[in-house]
Amino acid sequence: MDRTESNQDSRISHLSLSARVHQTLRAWLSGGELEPGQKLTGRILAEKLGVSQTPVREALLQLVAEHALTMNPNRSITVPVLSKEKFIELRDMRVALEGLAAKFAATQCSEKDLLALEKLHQDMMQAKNGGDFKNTLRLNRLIHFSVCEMSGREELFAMIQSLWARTGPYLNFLYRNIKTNPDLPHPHEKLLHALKTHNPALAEAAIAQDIIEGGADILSAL
Amino acid sequence: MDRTESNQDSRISHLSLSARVHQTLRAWLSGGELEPGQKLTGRILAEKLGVSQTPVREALLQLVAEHALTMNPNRSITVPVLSKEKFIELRDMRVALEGLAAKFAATQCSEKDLLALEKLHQDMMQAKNGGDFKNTLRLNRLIHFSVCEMSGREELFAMIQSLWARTGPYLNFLYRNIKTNPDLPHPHEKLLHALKTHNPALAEAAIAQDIIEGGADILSAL
DNA sequence: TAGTTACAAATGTCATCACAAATAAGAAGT
DNA sequence: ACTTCTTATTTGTGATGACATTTGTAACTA
Repeated sequence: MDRTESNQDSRISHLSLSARVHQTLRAWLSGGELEPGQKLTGRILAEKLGVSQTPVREALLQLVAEHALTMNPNRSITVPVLSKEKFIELRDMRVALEGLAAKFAATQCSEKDLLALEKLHQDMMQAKNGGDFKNTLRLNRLIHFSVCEMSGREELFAMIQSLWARTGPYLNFLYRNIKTNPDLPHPHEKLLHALKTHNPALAEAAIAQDIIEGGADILSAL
Repeated sequence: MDRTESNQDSRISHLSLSARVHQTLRAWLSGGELEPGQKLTGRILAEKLGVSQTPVREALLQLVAEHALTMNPNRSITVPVLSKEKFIELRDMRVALEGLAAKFAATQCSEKDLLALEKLHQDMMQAKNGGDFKNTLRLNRLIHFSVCEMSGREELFAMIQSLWARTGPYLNFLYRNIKTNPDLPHPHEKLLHALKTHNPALAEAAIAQDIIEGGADILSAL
């Protein structure tokens, strides 16, 4: 992937190499493809991605700046190992910020938004009942991100995405037990109802409940 | 500042060069020493700081990742120019997160914390009445950061600091009019009272009021 | 004069290399 | 077998240089 050969690629995605590496690593984190504690070395990553060390190192340092990766005193870079307390911190920040996003979304979401959201939720429940864990998580993330997008607040959305990248590595702790209470209504349904009726306070509460309940399983695994 | 000569420095501050550059730029931003829209070029900064382009570029990209700097489509890096809407977004995020911090601070602050905080507030009021704008802002920031520290939540604190770095460049818009209503009690006093009585909800409300009122002047200047 | 082209300077991007620190591996001694 | 010292390998750090893109400027045409 040297300069002259990558012209076609850089025309398609006009991002710099470091930006693309950053984006790739961020996706790996959010999707739970990296384990907590895993070490990331520049040379190995560079070889794996087919680029030189410079853009890789730049991307790693950017993720360290976002607290999505940790720089150890040894200067080695690893996926953060969250203590129970740290996880609660991130969870509470998500409650505060996604709650804020939900409030705004409730006041200004369109009918089309709501239909798409309902579809996502149905797909998620189907994946969940079918035991498709990976897709359940993917759709759940899509739902949350959709609500944030509906808020129309770009900076808020970006910060929430950053928080997801930081908790992503802990999604793997949920692989075994997809705890589901078919009797109780899913918090998403309460959220959908709140959005439909344009009730900000209720939307905020529903998101909070969803985040707290969803994180309970991970929390008990820590 | 080449490698062999910088050994003494690197022993004193054992941070890497890119980390030190990052830290320097961040301080410039929080302190309002950089103007919105100002362009930051790698070579010039490198020369000014006496390092090569590599650590400077790394630091710049880190700040871009934190949204403390903006990368334009031209690939040039500038201090963000906040629209009214963006500023409101940041303000609301501060309300949500600092409110969260204040809630925790209220439940677990010590007597010593409160005394130190009261001293800071008195110093700030003195600086404010004396027209010492720079110190007023500095002390105000110290007060807010102290409350965050009292919450004991490191990740939350870090994220709030990041938000301050992003609104820092707009503090200069306040240079002229230090609006002060000596009749009404300062929101800080309401905050202090809430902390003393360990009232989380009141502390959250007081912080919210302080942030909203403090940002009103900047907002009207946009 | 206004607009356009051509050239020159500046700037971003990234690969490479040299150096230093840290880690791992192996040998020698107890 | 365990420790300790030495050596080798790995890995982070940052300076340099080559190339591409952008920006600024001057010359030229309409």
